Amino acid sequence: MKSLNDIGILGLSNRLKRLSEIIHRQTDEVYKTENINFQARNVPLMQLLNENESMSVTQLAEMLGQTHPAISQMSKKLQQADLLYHQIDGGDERRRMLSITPVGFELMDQLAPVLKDLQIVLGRLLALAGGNIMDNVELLERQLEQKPLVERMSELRRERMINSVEIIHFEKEHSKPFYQLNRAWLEKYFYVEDIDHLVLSEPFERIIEPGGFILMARIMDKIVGTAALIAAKDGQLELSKMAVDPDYQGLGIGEKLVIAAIQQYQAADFKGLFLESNRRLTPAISLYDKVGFKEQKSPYGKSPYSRADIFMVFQEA
Amino acid sequence: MKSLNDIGILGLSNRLKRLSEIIHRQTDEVYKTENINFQARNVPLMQLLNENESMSVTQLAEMLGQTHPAISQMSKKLQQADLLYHQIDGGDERRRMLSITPVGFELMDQLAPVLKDLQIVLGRLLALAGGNIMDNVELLERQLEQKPLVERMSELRRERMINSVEIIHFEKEHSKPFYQLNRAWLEKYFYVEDIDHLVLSEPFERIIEPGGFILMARIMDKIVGTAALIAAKDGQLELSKMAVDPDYQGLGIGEKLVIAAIQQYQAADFKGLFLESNRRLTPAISLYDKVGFKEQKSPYGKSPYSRADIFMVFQEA
DNA sequence: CGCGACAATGTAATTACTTACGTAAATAAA
DNA sequence: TTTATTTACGTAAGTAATTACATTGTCGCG
Repeated sequence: MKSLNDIGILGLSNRLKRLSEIIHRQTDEVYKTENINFQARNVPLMQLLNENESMSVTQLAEMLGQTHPAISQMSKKLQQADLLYHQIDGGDERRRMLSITPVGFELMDQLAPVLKDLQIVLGRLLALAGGNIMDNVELLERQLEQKPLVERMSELRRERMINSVEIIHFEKEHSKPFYQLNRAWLEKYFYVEDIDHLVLSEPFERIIEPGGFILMARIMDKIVGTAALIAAKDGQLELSKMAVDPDYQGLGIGEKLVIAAIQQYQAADFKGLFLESNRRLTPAISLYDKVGFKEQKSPYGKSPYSRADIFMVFQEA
Repeated sequence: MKSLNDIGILGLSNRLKRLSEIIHRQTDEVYKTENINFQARNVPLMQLLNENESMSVTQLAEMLGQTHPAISQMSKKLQQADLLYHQIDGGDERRRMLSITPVGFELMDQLAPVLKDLQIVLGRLLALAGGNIMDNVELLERQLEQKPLVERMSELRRERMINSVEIIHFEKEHSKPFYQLNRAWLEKYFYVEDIDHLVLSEPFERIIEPGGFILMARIMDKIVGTAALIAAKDGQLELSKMAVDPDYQGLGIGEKLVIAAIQQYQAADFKGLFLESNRRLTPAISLYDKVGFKEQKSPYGKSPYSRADIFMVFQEA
């Protein structure tokens, strides 16, 4: 048989089932050689009832980690074999409280030493195997219940995307995505003003030629975000034209763009960095705050953009 | 849900199956979100065929650790879905060599990145769990295949029996088992001589009173073996009346008796220890040899027992 | 070269679960 | 108090495996 490591983790599931079946078959075999007419799969149920006197179907199902029909069917057979009986619960007439019959107790007594020995034998085997299969199985169950594979997969993708975000400088061929991303952003939150259209349609002429910068965020050849640094009066730079593709929001692309912009500002020879935004855009404002922009009264008076209602200045840490 | 450690190892099997089902269900879910119409349980088969081009049903069954009908039924469905096709093997017309169709390869290509990601996600989970579930599962499978539980159980019993063998001194109530064990032994290998009957029916008078000893092997209140030290001429002791219940042979009871007899001899004040036996009884002879008895020419001449054809003397190590 | 043992498959029946669904009791809400 | 929702359970149907058995081909041996 091929090794599990060769088949890959994906074969694990099949092999777990197989191992389960091997153990079942072999313990059944053990009971048979002891002349005990009983099946391994019923043991945990009987043990629980042996400890707890009487339990309902759903209680048992929950404790054993099986569905209630499974317990229902099992208990039906065990009742036919006269090993269990049930009574309707006085307080709740839906519940069938299952208990062990005298015959059942007799069987359990007969079984007890065998179970004890099996426990020892299997315990030794597990110790040989490193000791923690049980813990591992349990941990896996719990982890998968807590956060299913689908979710873990999308987390992996997200992580991979975040890692593959590149911040690059504007090139001629970025004109179209630059326009589209910013226009979409404006239309979503405000409306496109005349000055927007002017700047957005001629980014090179309006931003870069006057001494500014444009940064683009790229994920695998796809442009997913923009930021611009526009040269303003008095050797100041204005951070503006921040836009991220809605499909790629929540990946921290905005933050990467702002940080890259700040680095660009620091590398170049300017006296200050500011931005104008709108208080409604709380996630953006808190991002700006986080990276070092603090609110101030605008020294320029009213902004040319009617949507601007907050003025922030970058303060070196 | 109850913890596996509470349910005991016997619940392991049920829980392994459950874990297997959880993983299956969740990987199926992943494929579904990727719009891939495929079931997790078929993946290992497809992967094997992807690597190996074409394989027969039994080859696949053997490699995947499943029965051939399982593969047969699986492949039937996969052929209906146009993912596999088969050709009769040229050399052996019984064999159906299975291969992947173009449609199947397309699916595998589509699946490849998802599988890779799943591998990563599951790999992380397993690392979290301690890292060696796969090894553990494999080790358990192998161990159980090599030596099934039934066998391990009887080994445990045997071990326990060996540990519970007690060597005690003869008491009045041991007269009957002493007689029966020795008589059965004689009848099995030789025949009962007159002198045997005399000594066996009056052990106290014939062995202990003249200054000898009788040791009994007891397992949980059951007498299962005997050995006697009979005072002989010249301050010599003779080891004799060695018998072990056939139901308890192979547990090293004979060895325990001999060793206890030697210790008894050393503790008392005698000048030598010898025995007479028969060369046919090779296991006994080799045991005597092992504990320090070496063959010598008998100084007494012919033994009163007609069965005796070897004389051995104990030599201090 | 036939002939018995063995091997490669398929099919049927069985099994131990599952999901889906229905019913009745209990509980919460209006 | 009526009504809607939830809970406990059973039954039916489906599924993925298994064992048991049948069929056909291969191979070694007298």
